[in-house]
Amino acid sequence: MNDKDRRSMPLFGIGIVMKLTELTARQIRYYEENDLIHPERTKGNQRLFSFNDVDRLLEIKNYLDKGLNLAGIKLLLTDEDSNVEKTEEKEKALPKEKKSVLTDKELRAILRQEITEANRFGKANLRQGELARFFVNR
Amino acid sequence: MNDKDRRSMPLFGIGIVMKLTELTARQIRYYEENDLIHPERTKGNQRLFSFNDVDRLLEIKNYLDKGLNLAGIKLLLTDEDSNVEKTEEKEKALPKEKKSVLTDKELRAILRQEITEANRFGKANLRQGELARFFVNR
DNA sequence: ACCGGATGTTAGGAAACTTAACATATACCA
DNA sequence: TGGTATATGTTAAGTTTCCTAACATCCGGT
Repeated sequence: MNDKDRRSMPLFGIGIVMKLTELTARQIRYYEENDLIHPERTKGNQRLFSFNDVDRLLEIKNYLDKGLNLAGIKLLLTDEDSNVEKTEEKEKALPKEKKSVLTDKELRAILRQEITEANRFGKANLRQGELARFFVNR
Repeated sequence: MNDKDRRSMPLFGIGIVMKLTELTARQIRYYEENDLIHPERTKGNQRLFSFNDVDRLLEIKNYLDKGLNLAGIKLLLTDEDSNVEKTEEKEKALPKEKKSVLTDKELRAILRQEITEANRFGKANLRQGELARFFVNR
């Protein structure tokens, strides 16, 4: 089993994730509803989160603090560390007509720029992989 | 927060621990009943296990496979990585009259010897800190 | 002034967990 | 051989945690 597997292994119940991220259950579920995270489920349909999921939630929280909305964050969070099936869902969520002016790529670039900007003033923020850094010796 | 804290942080419900250790809930609870582990509890009294707890359970399982009984394992598992209050409980569990022939130290040495012996024939076994090695980059 | 996005709150039900009691298998010992 | 202790299984009844769905609220932008 490699590192990637370990980090995507479903381990945590929502209660623990609430404490780790300081998000409410409502928030966590809402982010899932908006395809920002995709935790596993137990046989009985209860959410089970991986390290990656928790990291991702911390990122989301971080970006929200900076004033981004979920749509922007969704674009920003690339799929490299998520389990989402590539383009399919994304196309559904953002039909062509709505984003005709900018391509995905362009928008993403702009957003990244904004965040970089914001970072200059931002408080001491959590960064990507914070949870991992929390638990993993490096 | 240091490594020790991380490893003793209560994170896992019993369901996940069952999968991670391949022990039944009954077994896990029985080991707790016998003071081999001391998981935290939620407000609502449900068990929450740390990395250390899970590691310890894997050790217990390992020793059981080698034919040791819980009393022996309890002696063997030193307190360095547990949360037990030092001598107190131990004295209660093994009153002087019962172990008059051997001191704790001697018994522990003998047991260690036995385990070392057993190891020569043992199958590929989990070792101490296995779970940590599982999740932590080293 | 309204609307949509994000979150809070509540209700009803299902899943997961709790302790306690009793059952079973196995090993050891008189 | 029967008795006893250890380790684990099984079951029951109760509690906690989580689920979805609906509706409420707050707030920033138009």
